[in-house]
Amino acid sequence: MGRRKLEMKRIEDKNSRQVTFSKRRTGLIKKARQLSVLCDVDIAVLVFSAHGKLYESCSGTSSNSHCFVENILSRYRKSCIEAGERTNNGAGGDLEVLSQCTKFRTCKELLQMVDGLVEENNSEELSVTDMMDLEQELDAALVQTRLRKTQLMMEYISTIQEEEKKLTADKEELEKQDKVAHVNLSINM
Amino acid sequence: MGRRKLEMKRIEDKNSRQVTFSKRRTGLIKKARQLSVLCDVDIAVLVFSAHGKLYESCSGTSSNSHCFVENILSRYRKSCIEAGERTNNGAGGDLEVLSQCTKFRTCKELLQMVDGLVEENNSEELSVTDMMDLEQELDAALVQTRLRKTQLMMEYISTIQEEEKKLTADKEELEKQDKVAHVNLSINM
DNA sequence: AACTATTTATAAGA
DNA sequence: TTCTTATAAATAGTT
Repeated sequence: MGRRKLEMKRIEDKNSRQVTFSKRRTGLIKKARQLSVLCDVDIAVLVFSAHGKLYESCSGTSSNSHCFVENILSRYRKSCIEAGERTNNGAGGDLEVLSQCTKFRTCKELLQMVDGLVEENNSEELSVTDMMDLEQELDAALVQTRLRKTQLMMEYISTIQEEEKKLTADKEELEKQDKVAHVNLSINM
Repeated sequence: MGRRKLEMKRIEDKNSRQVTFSKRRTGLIKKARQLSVLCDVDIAVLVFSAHGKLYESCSGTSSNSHCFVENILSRYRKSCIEAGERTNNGAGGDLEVLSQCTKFRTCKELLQMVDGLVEENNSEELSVTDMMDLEQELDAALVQTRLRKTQLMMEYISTIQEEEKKLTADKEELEKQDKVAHVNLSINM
């Protein structure tokens, strides 16, 4: 937009790219705020620059943006779980990530992991550093759990699909026999 | 925009609001995609409608949007932790949420919670439902850990602020004494 | 969904 | 970086 129509591909000139990033990022956040106010909805916009990792969030005050985004994310997860229950859609996309999932295949292993982690700190109270470590471990465990869940769902889905295939085959077989019976019947008449 | 400049407040007419939501949501996602492509950055846009909970994500293909968003969120958390380490900014906004944090004040309690949860399932393999329950529990534990971390950080910050206050008072006291010494000196001359 | 009169956003240049 | 301006996009109200 502006003086010239811009081709929709990566801007190669580093300086131009930086300027455009700054301008458009501002515009995007502004648009998000407007949509949030006008339509009374909650929005989170997360932007990660290629090199560093800046982020921008939106909707709600800037002071509690962390809490707000966490809240949004919690709702995002719930809607993902619900969507997964309603349709089999999206399960396929996780395939490549599932290949990285090799740990925590059983309940016991998961327990041992958490157990070992917490045993390292025998003190009653944990320090900030401990909490941060625990946060990361729980985050990792959560990802593993989520991936295992997806894997199990996919297994169930393929089982169901096979059952369906068999049933269809059986049904067709029965229909064929039914036709033959009809033919036989007409001949006998 | 358009025929008339729109006041930046909630659109009261339900129908107009719905139409505007649809139009502007599409526009926002489009803008996000453009920014993502032009500047080679990763973006997630999450929109929750007031009544139901729709969401829109962006950047990357729609098939693995779940994975992509999880990845974005992981990076978001890391940047939050790092930002928290660099500055004390943002800690104040979490106050109201901290008041809800009453469980898991110690390491042992957290362990007992996870322990009890996993003991309920004695089987080696967990079912999808089990995994979903576990996911929610881990999610909750993660939130608690994060809140406790924030709380600890805030305690540290207030301790530091008090120390600083004392030091400033001491410094002022010393300067006062220094002045008096100077005055005494000049009189003696 | 389409159509436009307007308002916004923004690319390039200063 | 910030401002200016010509032009491209987005969109509010209408049909």
